[in-house]
Amino acid sequence: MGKFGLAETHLTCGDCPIRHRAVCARCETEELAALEETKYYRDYEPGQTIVWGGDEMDFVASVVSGVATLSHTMEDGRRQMVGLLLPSDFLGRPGRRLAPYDVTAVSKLTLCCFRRAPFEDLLLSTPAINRRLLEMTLDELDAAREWMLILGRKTAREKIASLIAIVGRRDAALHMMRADGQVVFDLPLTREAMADYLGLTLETVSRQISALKREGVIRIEGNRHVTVPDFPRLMEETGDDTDGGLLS
Amino acid sequence: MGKFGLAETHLTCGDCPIRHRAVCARCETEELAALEETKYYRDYEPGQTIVWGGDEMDFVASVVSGVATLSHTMEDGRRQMVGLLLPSDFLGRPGRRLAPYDVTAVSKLTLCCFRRAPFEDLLLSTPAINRRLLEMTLDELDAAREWMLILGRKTAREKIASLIAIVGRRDAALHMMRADGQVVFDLPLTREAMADYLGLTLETVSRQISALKREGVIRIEGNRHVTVPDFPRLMEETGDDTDGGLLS
DNA sequence: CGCAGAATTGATACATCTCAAGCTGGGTGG
DNA sequence: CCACCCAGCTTGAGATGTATCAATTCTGCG
Repeated sequence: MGKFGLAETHLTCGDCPIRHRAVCARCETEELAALEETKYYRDYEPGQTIVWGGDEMDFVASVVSGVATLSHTMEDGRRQMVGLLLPSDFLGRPGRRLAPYDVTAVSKLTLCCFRRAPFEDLLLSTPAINRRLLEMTLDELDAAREWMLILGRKTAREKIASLIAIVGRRDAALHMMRADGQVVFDLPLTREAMADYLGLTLETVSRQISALKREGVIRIEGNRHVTVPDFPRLMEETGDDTDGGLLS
Repeated sequence: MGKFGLAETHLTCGDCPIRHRAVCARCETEELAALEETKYYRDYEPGQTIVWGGDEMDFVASVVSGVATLSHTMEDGRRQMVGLLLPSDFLGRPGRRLAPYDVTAVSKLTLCCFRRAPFEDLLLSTPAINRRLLEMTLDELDAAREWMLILGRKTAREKIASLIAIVGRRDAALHMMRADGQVVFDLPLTREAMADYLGLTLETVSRQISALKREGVIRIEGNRHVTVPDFPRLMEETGDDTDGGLLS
């Protein structure tokens, strides 16, 4: 794949890496064909803004690969991340033209896009898409509510532990954990982005990560590469019920 | 209506006060008839718990009247409200048996309930319900994200101002504001519930309300009855963009 | 009237923010 | 090939907003 990424290739839905988890997951072959017709790919570079809050957005999309964020910015510059979009997540809201948040690529990112109007027609005529989108939205709402607990009631240390656990758990589900029970993965976010996620300053994020490292709860190589030698130990630091464990 | 409220009466969907805004809003007469058959009413007293987080919940429901809250409780007692259910809001998630949060009535409350299984069948066979539920869930997600900004980045004073503005705006839309431009309404929550909503302690809530009162931003009679003499002034205190104003 | 829950107010402690100074690693140009 | 540079990160010291602990004082209601 060249420097322009997927936008240059023509991936068919059958070969799509997010085929079974995205908004199209429940589609039959003929429904898929209708999507196939209108879809197109777009690539973004790390740091690139996809839309500014308040701007018009003429498409909706699925994240094929990479990571994007949704964030609110107040007039005086305070920023709060309100969504983290990973592969298979859906971007945009049917029936709304104006984006309510800034959407930013935090890594190389590929979107599978649909122009708004055709997608809204499909949504009306294809219950499979409607149902899947409802399911995904309910999942997002659950995640947002979990996040609200983190923002409103957890200490800085618990916030950091929670974020690392969330990212680590997701990665463990995909890449399989190592035989010795360690969980190893890369943080997709800078310290500043983590601060925006958790409602902290980047200095506090840095201090808490250092503390967890000092106490052996995590190990870090470079700035992003994390090893969790004992996941249940990390879970204790999140303040959550300890039960669920790695695969809850 | 006697001491037992609506559960004692038999309201037909045609007369229902939330007919045009609840999950059933888009239903045609024959679809409504199917709902009518399975629905039943339940009443709760202020302070009563409807379900505990983790418990089985064998029904879903619409709020007909009154106010309920969803809240997370941590092992050590810290609590964060993650949802505020007002008339026409939907309670429960199709496809999930276990309630993820505590659901509590904060006023006299009447629910229009459906047993889980029949409702899930209806959801599959009735696109109108599916579409309406998607729309409502997307609205809730928007509200949750607004709330995340409040929790993560606003000061105690801005949090209080935001909460009063949210409640006041909703009430103004219903009961019509007074001719002189004042907005008058009752807070549906105790100081403690406001604290749980905003991620504060009840003492801080009380202090900030006192400060806004002292400075003439709001007036209060009794503990609940609020008058906002100058709504734009209140909006300034929320930290949000001032534009939207009362009817944004 | 009197009581219990709800709210206010005060004094102090502490977690996190703010401001400021250095560090580190990867990339670039001389 | 090395010196420099810069974004991202770490660490420190002090300021500050909110929590905590502890009395009172209201308010609604039986």
